[in-house]
Amino acid sequence: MFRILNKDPNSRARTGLLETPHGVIETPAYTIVGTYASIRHLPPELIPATKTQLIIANTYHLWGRAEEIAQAGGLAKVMDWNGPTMTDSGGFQVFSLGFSREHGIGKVIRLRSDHSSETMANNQNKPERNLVRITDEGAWFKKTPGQPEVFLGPELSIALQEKIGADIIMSFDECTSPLHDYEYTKIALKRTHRWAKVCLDSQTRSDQLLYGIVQGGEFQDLREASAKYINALPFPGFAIGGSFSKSADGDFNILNWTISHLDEARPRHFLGIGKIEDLLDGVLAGIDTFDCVIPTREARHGGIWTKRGRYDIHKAIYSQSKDPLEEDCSCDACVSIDQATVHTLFKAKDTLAGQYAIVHNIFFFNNLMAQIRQAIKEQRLRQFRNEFLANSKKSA
RNA sequence: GGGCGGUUCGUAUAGCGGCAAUUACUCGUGGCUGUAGACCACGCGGCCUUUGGCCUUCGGGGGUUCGAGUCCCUCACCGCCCA
Repeated sequence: MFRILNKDPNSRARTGLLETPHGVIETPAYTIVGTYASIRHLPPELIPATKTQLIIANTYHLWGRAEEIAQAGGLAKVMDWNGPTMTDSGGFQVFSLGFSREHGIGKVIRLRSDHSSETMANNQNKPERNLVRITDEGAWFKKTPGQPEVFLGPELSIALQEKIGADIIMSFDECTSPLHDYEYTKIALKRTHRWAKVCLDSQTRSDQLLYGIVQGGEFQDLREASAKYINALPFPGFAIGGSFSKSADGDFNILNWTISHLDEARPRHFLGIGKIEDLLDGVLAGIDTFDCVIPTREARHGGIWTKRGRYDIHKAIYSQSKDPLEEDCSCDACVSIDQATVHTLFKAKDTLAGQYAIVHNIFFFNNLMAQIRQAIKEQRLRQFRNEFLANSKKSA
């Protein structure tokens, strides 16, 4: 199911083929997020031209539709996409609707170059109500105001994911952040590990790849222990999760601590990452697949990603521009429409605006991954990384 | 000719004696990393030693008042109605 094709002698980067019942994925690959079994603002017929290889949906959000999706033939069918799919377990919502919300902390925390521990509490997000209660068995969600809590744990998550029927599924985990202390992180990790086993034991289908998730916060010993533990279980693939920091020089310490302990022959997914630099660094560290809301969410918000940087198409300077969203881009949006038109559609709050932006952004990220694959084949990934970043930082 | 109504930040508005003055849009600047949102935050008269201070503003001119965007007189322009 996973075959490594090329290895970069100067890093852990590799190219490979990941086989699924719905098709083969060339790795490293980007996973496009379609939480509710649809990529927001993107009609299914426009997906193929975006070079998308894999789409991830979410168990938590599809909770109430799992049976219906099963009856209809599974996620890929329901999405009218019929390519490879993945589901997240709902584990991240334990964090995003809980601790993350309460403390206004996000997925990636930037550290300052002087190490002066930037503000993990530098969130401008005001604290909001924690909607999650965690127990050793799973998580209770206050899903609907005024309604009783609902329970999601490892057994149910797997049962739901089997109904939803994606090709790759995730074990149910508890995501912790750098704001959690060692003691709590250790307790949460223990839980995640136990849940990982429960997930394996709960699995009844043999045609889905269940990935085990590595946690451990920002504590090296916990991360290492987690990688070893998960590696020892018969998962066909791995995912690395958590809310964590990234140093000013671009290092994800958690990757350096964990990947060497993960079986080389099995695919590794980096959950919820990322931006251009993160992808390049992630691949160098040995990651095979990524997923992130950045291309789609920012597109809806007017953020256009290009090889020269990101810009906001809302700005008035684009109101008359006859240029495409990105010069020399061959995506469906860039060959058919100019910046002024997309700008105007955004100002008019026409959802078509988001559609053009999404087509472009998804194509951009998928295309970047294709270039990364090529660079690995040609053994010039590090050089490609440095050049690409130098160009993208010039100006936008 | 007569009678009303109006003239406030780019636009549209609020304001009925203590106001550098409401709201919306525009505009500007940030942000968004396993989707709790096609979103969020901040700024938008000028200057400064900026959790504050000073100056100049509400069509023009004059007046009343400690104090006027707010009240009075007058001029200009716009709108509606009656001749």
